[in-house]
Amino acid sequence: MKPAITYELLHEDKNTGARRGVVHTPHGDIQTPIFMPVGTQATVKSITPEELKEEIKAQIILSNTYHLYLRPGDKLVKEAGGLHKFMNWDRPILTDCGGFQVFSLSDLRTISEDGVEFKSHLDGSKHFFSPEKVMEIEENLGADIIMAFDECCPYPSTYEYTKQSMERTTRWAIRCKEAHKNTEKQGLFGIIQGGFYEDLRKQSLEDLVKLDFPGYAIGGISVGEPKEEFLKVLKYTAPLMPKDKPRYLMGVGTPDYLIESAIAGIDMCDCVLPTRIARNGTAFTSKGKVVVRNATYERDWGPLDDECDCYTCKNYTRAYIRHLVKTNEILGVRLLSMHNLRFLTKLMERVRIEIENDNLLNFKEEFYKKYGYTN
RNA sequence: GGGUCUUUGGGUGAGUGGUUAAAACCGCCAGACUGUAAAUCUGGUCUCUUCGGAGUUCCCUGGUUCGAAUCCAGGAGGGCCCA
Repeated sequence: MKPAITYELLHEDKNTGARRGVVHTPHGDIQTPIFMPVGTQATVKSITPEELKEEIKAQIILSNTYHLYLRPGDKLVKEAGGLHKFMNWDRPILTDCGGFQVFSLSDLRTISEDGVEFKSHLDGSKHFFSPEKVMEIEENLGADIIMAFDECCPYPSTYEYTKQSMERTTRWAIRCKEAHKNTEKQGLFGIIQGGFYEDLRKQSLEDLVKLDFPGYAIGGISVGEPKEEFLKVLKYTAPLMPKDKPRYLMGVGTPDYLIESAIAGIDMCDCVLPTRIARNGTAFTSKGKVVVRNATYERDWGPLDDECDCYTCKNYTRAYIRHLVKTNEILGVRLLSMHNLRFLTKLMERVRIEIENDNLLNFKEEFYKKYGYTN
């Protein structure tokens, strides 16, 4: 029986750990390294699936177990024919497991060996997520790639806490694997934890690799740590991940983090940042972040980014977008979201080419210089 | 012409003798945002400042008081009623 998710390595960059590959899924292939837009509530906020495909050129998107379980309910999504049909997206989908909500809703939950009790952020009602429950929900949602239930530790956390949390996450991963039945249509990824401790990361990775998941993720970074800390964990963890499986770094990120991740040998990243900062009036550009809401762009008749090929940059000025943002018009949100998403998918298209040409390191230098990153 | 009510910072609008440079909201100016409790959140928004403070404010003028945006008198603008 063919597994739902397989990885094909096409080329390795000669100067870095970067890999150019393809992830095969039941809803088609994704070219890696890739940036995956986040659509928490079965929608990438303000963007239609058609725009995601045609303008943004997204190959896969994320959605979220916790949020869809609460609303509209995973059973309803199943009744609709699954997430793909429900939201009219026929390309691959990855569902996150709710482990990030264990982190971000920390005031509203309690963790035990068996699972996590949440008080809904919507109405205060109590809900219990066990690894088995999460698998049931994710099977009902029907994404191509589903994530094992984990705990994402805050930064900083003590060694002791991180260790026992990581070990519990591994035990939960075992239970997820046992509970996951729909292995022909869904690939279950294990999530490496261990915080900012090298030996814990290694331990987590080793234990999960023994379980032979079709893919592995690094979780628990990009949680507010300084960049050096992020890079350290990335650099000692990613190279140890299996070469024949997709490697997913959760919650990243900014353009520099995406490039660093690719260099470290990561295949997949996701982040809410492009759509969130769009809603807050900011654009990624090849010359750095532009807070287009600011007064200095009041009479800026140029595009957000003169090197960008997106719908927004082809048609609208900074001055107009600033006006839309200032007047709280929804088109402003949409135009900025389209641009930011396209900026990152295009960045990764370029990263793929540079890997093929063994030139990623030079590209990074060039990109950093123009963007204004110091490192 | 008479009576009556009213006038606060860019706007709306609290405040009726003393921690009031003056609530709140809006606007404006910035900052943050990384597996989305986020079209959100935080800070600033009279003037000057060596960031410790200093100075000048609540339509205008004069007064009462130790002390006034707050009380009194007159004036100016606005609303309503009567002629």
